[in-house]
Amino acid sequence: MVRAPFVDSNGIKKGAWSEEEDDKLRAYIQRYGHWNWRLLPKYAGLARCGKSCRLRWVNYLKPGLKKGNFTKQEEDLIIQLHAQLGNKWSTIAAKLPGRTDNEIKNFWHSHVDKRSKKNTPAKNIKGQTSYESKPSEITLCKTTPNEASSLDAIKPQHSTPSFDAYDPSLLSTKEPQQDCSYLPPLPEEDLFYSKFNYGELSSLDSSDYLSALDWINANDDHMSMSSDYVSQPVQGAFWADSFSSNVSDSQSEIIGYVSPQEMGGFYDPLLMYF
DNA sequence: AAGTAGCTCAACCGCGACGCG
DNA sequence: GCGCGTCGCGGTTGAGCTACT
Repeated sequence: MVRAPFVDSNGIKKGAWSEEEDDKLRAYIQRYGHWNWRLLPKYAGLARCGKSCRLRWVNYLKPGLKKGNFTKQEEDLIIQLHAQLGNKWSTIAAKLPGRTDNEIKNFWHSHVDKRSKKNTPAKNIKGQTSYESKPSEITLCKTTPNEASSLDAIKPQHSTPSFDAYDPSLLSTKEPQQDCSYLPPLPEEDLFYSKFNYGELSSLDSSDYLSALDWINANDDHMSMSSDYVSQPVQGAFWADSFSSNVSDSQSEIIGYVSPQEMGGFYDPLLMYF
């Protein structure tokens, strides 16, 4: 149902994502965050543009996303919010935990829009009215601070660095353990990366950095989760071995791509900030 | 059974907003 | 204020699936 994969004139792969690409992107972001979408594919070993990576993460790979039909309550809420906000899909999506703007937009165009024109009951793909949960089972569009913050955990605000990938609770509710075989082991000091993305790091001074390390020391349980998550035994340098060994073939075809070997056999994105 | 029209949804594209030097 | 780079949003596309003829 998606475009067939192909490589454009710049060596950038487009079209449907493979499982391997998904794994690479998921593993990279869960470990390092999306500190820079444009550069991320290079470091993650993906022959994709940053935009494509972002879209794939936001709409498909991000933890906490719902899949499947919209409930009647969700549908009603979408209709209500659309009446208030118009085509502000991202704003509407922020009120529907686990739903993406793209999903809501598609839903609107394929279901609600047509139904409003025809004024007929909503039908799902199978031609059945979509009721998946009792009204009491779902509470949406609340605006108390606590609830807002819980929504924020799913849909980070534009102006704040994204921490969602590091939330241990989200990690703990992730889908069945994906294959992280290409994920390199974390040196102890790398645990820092798992909690603080580079957007944040860029604004840290040295005292903040030490505070961050203090935070890590004070949250050993979370860190141990990260360690469990990345359970591969130490076999070599992170950037030189694990990612590059899996992606060297595809990367070698990317124009402008600089391999870890060319960078001296080691990639440390933090070097750009410290 | 074969052909076709309609539908779905992942992915792409273009543009505006924003931040930074 | 200006230019540049990056991000996110909204509109659009198109391949695969399903229903209909």
